[in-house]
Amino acid sequence: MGDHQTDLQAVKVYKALGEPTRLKIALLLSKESDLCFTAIGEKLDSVAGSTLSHHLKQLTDSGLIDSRKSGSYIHYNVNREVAEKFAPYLMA
Amino acid sequence: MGDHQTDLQAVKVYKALGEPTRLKIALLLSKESDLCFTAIGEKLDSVAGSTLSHHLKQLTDSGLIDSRKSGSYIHYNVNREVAEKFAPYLMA
DNA sequence: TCCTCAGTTCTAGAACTATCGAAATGTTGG
DNA sequence: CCAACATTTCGATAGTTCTAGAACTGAGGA
Repeated sequence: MGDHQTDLQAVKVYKALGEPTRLKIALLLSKESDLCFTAIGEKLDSVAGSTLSHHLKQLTDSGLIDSRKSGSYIHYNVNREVAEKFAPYLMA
Repeated sequence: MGDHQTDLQAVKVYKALGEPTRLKIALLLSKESDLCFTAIGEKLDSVAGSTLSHHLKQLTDSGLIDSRKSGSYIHYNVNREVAEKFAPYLMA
């Protein structure tokens, strides 16, 4: 079996991707860089801000998505290294 | 965005892998072929048969794991095509 | 300072999931 | 046919997750 720590991250990444809204967010970010919170929300069908925040937290906690604060916005991006390792499907 | 049907399968596969016991089962099967129900159960730490059955169903429903009946046993294997597509990490 | 906008946290209900034990189903060997 | 074994289904329960709204924090602009 692989490294235990790595398997723990794999579970987190896969759990994050195993929900339709979050997979959609990850796919959006794989195609367009640096989207911010509001921009992501606008591309989804009616998701409350609190719900979006919750989803983005799971994605960033898993390491699959990075966030970067710039002014009063937070920009999100797929972490390519993590994506390539666990779910290159995202980058296809 | 990719094909919608494909994204639906992606969610299923990732949801299946986003649970520690099921990831472990998938990793076991990626290293040893044709394990049957009982053999898998023995390699896990105390999981009731009914629970194992439930996990295997999710893995097979996603398409990630194939099952083949032989006599009174059911043998399980990773579907390499699906694994390569969505989670090549399993085969690493 | 005050207002607005971006994003988070809290709370809570509804829906879903993991888990087990017991009962059921199906298959093989005697 | 019967006993034994492999696997599934059922029913219940504890815990988790999704979701939203309301309240909150923090930054920037007027």
